[in-house]
Amino acid sequence: MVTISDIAKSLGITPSTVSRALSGSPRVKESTRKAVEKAAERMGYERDEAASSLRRGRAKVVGIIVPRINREFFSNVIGGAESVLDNYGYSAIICQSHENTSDEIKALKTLRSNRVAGVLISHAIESTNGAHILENIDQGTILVQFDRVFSSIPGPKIISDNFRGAYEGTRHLIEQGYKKIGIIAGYMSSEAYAARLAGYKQALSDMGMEIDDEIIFYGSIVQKGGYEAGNIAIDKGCDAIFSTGDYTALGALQAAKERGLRVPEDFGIVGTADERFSALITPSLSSMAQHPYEMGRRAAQAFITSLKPEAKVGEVVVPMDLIARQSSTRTTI
Amino acid sequence: MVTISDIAKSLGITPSTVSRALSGSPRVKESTRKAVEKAAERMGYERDEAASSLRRGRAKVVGIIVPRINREFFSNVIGGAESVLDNYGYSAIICQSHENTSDEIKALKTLRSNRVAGVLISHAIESTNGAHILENIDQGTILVQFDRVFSSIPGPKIISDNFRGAYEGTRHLIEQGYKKIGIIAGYMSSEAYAARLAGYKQALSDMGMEIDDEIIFYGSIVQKGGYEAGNIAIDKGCDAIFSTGDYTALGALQAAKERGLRVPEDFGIVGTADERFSALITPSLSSMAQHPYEMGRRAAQAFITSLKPEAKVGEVVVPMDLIARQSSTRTTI
DNA sequence: GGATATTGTGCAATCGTTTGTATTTTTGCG
DNA sequence: CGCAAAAATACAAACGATTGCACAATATCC
Repeated sequence: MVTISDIAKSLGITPSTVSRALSGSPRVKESTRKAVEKAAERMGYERDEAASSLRRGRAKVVGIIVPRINREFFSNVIGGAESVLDNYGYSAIICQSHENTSDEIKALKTLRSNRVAGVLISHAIESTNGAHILENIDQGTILVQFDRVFSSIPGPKIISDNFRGAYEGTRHLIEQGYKKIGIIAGYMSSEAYAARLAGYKQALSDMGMEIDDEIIFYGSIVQKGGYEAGNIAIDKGCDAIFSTGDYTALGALQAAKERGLRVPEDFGIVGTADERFSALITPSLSSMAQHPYEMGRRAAQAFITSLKPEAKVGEVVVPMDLIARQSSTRTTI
Repeated sequence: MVTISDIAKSLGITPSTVSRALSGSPRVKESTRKAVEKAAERMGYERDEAASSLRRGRAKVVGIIVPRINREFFSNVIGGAESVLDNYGYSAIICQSHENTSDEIKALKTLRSNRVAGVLISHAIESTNGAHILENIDQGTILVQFDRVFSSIPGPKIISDNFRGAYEGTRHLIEQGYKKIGIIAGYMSSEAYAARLAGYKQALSDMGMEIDDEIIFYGSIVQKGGYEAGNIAIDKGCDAIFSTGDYTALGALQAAKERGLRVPEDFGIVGTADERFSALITPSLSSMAQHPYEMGRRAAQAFITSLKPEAKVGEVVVPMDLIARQSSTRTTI
């Protein structure tokens, strides 16, 4: 492995100058910088990140903590984040919380041990507040929250426009003529889900419709939960459902089909997140698209920006767009 | 940040003993080890990975290079690998090649710069041989290949039983009574795809059917390519297609539907990889399931095993299972 | 032209952990 | 009890890059 000392020797200068030249310090002459760069190139020099991290106290690495990596949404966020981090010479260590707080803490400890410069996190659904986050991250580390955030934790937050998204999705159902619209709402400990429920309610009341607590389904955010909620919704006389997730929407769709309801004629469905399968199933599922790749880019960008102590990023809101497909589009009515 | 020196001081011993105690060296007395562990716990010690990496010349990190992280298959491999690495105190740095060689090289350089202990890689489709891999990885780094491997590169390889899988998938179609079965074969520069084509051919010839080069479709492994291949296959009189990927199978399904063919009655389809959407679309898509999570676990396990210089892992073959769904199941014939 | 800025380099310490070798302590045994 | 062997610990030198401070070289000004 070639080191800066090797380069220094070959040029008859000292390691300090080489280091400064390579890191673009204004304290070296243009000509020496060129010479150093050429020598580094020629000799195949690659910075030893471990040594660099040790000396600087920070690694050129950011940790990304997500509930699960194999979720379309999160893997795209990661992809987006990496595309930005790459340009700035940062690597990413990916950690999964598997939706539970203890794994989240474990991940934070690993990252702290690695002296990461920043952490991008979307909270585990089990975490109801951010206390454990603040305890397990040290002062200098930049914390960026995305998607599932706690407003009690300061710092940049990249979120979807959950309120607006749910509002639009619900309004769309109303405009399609559905009369009794339930919602699969998720967990209220999550601000994202709470905002969606609020948007749903606002849409109903703006359009002069009644809000009925009986057809608000809290809890499970997986397909099975959606299936159960869908069945109850149908029992209660709903003719449509807005769901805060596509898996739950899929469950509701399954319930509707089993009960012999035609979708969208008899029963309308709009989900959230625009999972890959949503466009592919029959009937295709309408969904409020988030923009995970873009959110990842924004999160990484927020980290980069925050590296300068003066510049502070606040909340970045990424829009949600209605992708109207078959499950909610009554062509003739 | 508390260091081993702090612990040493508080116990009236030296850092070297603390280091050895914490790393489980047999050279420290049981009682001191206990004392050190307790002090470390009490003082909230966490090893500085950067310092450790620098001194040892190796980081407790493995790099995972995949074409794309947002592919169901790869994100599950990563999940599996992490589940194992975690138990051994290793972290993972994830890199994407975006299917091209230059990004693959870039990733290798980043990883080398980070002195990773190992690299788990599934090659970019653009890479037709492993020369650039060997050039950009240093001697001591353990290289484990999975899924898309080059047999020219020595070391552990975790692969699906591609030959057998394609063989079974094809045989299934034959047994369902399809008479002219095409194949969407992918790129022959990939050994995985080549093996699948071979399995397909073997199945045909074992079952006394003719192999027709006209209905072997090379190239594109995305939906559009499948769509085009599907159309040509139909033109050529095929009544079924075996596809080496689910996205291409989806394209073929789309083509069949557009041409007014009923699936599976008039046209049978079996894909490969069992993507999430495959079970959800209509008709549901039969597919040769790989076991990505398991492959990830095996790859990580191979790395761990290879840490001991004596133990060498060779080739690990993970079976592929036929998931027969609607697209290939003629209930009445 | 000489004193003072300005710019470019060198010196040397440091980050925290690991590990080969030296030294001390303990143990076992005649 | 004394001595050798074994066990436990201490010492000190790395690993490679960074950076505050000192110093040298050059430019600038009156």
